[in-house]
Amino acid sequence: MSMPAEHPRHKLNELVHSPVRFSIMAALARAESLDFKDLRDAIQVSDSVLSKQLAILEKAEYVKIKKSFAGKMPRTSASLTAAGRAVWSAHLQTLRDIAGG
Amino acid sequence: MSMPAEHPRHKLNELVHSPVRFSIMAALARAESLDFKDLRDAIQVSDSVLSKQLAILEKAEYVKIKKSFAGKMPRTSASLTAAGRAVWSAHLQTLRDIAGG
DNA sequence: AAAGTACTTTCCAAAGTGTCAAGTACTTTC
DNA sequence: GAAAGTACTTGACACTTTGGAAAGTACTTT
Repeated sequence: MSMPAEHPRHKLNELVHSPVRFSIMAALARAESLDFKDLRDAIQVSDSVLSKQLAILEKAEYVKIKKSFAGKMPRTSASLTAAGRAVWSAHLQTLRDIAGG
Repeated sequence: MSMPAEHPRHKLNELVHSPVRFSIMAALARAESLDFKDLRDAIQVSDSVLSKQLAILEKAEYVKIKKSFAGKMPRTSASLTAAGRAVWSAHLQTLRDIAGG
């Protein structure tokens, strides 16, 4: 009567799984918010890659982008949304489920 | 004087990181060896996907493929090599390093 | 006026992934 | 013994993703 259990692999969130985005999510998960430059330097990617990947996460509503000014210079900062934190925890749990403990 | 520490993201093994191969490695990490069909059913992929991904892991020498017979029917089984186990542990550690704990 | 800051966007080219169909080499069934 | 099935493997394709390089935007600073 029971369906074969679905392998946890199917629950991996591919938006979160890619190395760069995984690193972005991880960095944001521990900080309230991070500036573009700090994030870029922390995970060591180019401006264009960070900008693009952040846009993908923003569109998915996992990340909130806030634009402001530091004096007269523009400043972009990113933070996880509640949905982003939920997805992040679930993704880590799925990885543990697959890895088996 | 100190170089900025390299982000652990750079140590992710892309051969191991893809969802299907990650699942294969995980499954093999807990079993001494698994038959093609059992592996296919466990991670729920098509024959062709499993065959190809296994070939990639075999070429990298992370997996050993053994062909034998079950009665008169061919049987293919896979197991991790020592290198495969080492790479698997290192990859999990890298994920933890990125996720931070 | 020229150069720099802080990103964003566009234009590629390369690589990865899966599906589907066909191929291989036997074995089993009708 | 011809047809169908088993156990994979391989090849042809279509698609998606990803990153680099370069140009663009909108100001600010020198």
